[in-house]
Amino acid sequence: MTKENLELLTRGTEEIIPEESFLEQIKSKKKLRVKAGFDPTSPDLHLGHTVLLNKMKIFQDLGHQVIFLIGDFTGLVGDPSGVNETRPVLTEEQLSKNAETYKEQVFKILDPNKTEIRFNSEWMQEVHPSEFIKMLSSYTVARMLERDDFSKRYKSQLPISIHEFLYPILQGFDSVKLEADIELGGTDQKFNLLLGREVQKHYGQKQQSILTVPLLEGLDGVKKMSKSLGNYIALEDSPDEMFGKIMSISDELMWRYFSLLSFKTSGEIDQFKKEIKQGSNPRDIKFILAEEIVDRFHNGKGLQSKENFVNRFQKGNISQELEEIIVKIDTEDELITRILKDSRLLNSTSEAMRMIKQGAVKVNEEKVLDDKFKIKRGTSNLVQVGKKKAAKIIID
RNA sequence: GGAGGGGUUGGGGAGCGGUCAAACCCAGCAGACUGUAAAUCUGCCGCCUCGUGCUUCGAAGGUUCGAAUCCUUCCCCCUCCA
Repeated sequence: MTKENLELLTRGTEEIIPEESFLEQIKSKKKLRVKAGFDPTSPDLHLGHTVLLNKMKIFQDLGHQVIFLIGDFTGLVGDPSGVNETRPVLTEEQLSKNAETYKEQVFKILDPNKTEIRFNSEWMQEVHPSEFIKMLSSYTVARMLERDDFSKRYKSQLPISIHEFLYPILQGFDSVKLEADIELGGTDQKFNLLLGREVQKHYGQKQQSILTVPLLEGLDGVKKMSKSLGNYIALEDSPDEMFGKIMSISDELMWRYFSLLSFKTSGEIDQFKKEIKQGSNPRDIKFILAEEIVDRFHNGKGLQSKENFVNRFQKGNISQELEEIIVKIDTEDELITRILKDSRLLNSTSEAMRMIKQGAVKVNEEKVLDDKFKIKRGTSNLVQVGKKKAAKIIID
């Protein structure tokens, strides 16, 4: 283990507990079992997840065994971390579908041949009730209530379901079954990860070290990136969409993204900061970030997306590579309001009416102000709504 | 088991027989401005065949010329006491 490699592993981490045993493990040159769990509650992975995935990748590249654990069983329980209310329980059907989607996406980062993918239903389904009781006896109610989320809810007399107490213990049991040496997770997982150590101890197993990574803030720059808050950039987002979303973050947040998502060295990042101080436009620095990230998830499409972005927003032009939407009509021509709805550019005719009233709709570069405006069948039209939505609509 | 409180348009939260498609805040969207954004200002923010149109206020019935508002039953949630 070289010094550089150790730096690679620890860079950008929030906490390593306990540090000594982690260092020992790394020095032992043993192939470590590195676990990270994912709740298949939302089907899309987003950039927030990649902070952790990147870290997993580093372990993987250094020859350790990375285990991508899909918590399909614990998903039925619902992680209470960071929420102030009981989470809705998902159906098994939803869970398995989400799990599949997850699988496809993680290999954008991890090496499929070197990754062990596991589902915790594999062993959880089989647990005998007596075994289950033994598992639960590894921790106490009092200690469970020490946990921030719970104690807050308890004090303010909000409900805590019994099953929520189970979640961290079950997660710990996963570590037992997988014989994890190290578990990775976001800072919000700290309690759960630590509890894993207790459960392992209870089972007479060597305790895992834990390593937490910071949570990435979402587009708003305040709350953590999450699907349910809608402030996320999904790995499945189209290149242009991804580029646009990154460009929409505040200048402040850009630095956070640089440090957590970019592979630029800290020296390079400092250089960027210097350039801005000397008068460079922050926007141009943000281009670099956006381009790098789009490149990573969409094989080299970064530059193209940048050009589209510049064309669209700076020059007011629309890129040539527009989505083509075919709208079928029965008559010789059709109302623009109906076309906007049928093309799914907008959700309803009412919304279309509003947009027209507000002067947001353009057809072939011409602003449309008449809601009775019609488009002829057999034509291909550039239709724009606001600055962000545009498509080539073919009327057939 | 007992006593009370409550379910309103994406979220929060008013309304408590007509003036309610429903105050207000947040989020969102559009326009202006700009360095993409943010901030700010303006407007929008259920649906449609855009009209003194249609469907909404947990669900189903009922009272009434008229109900989110009153009554009945049901479903769900919360608090306190046990």
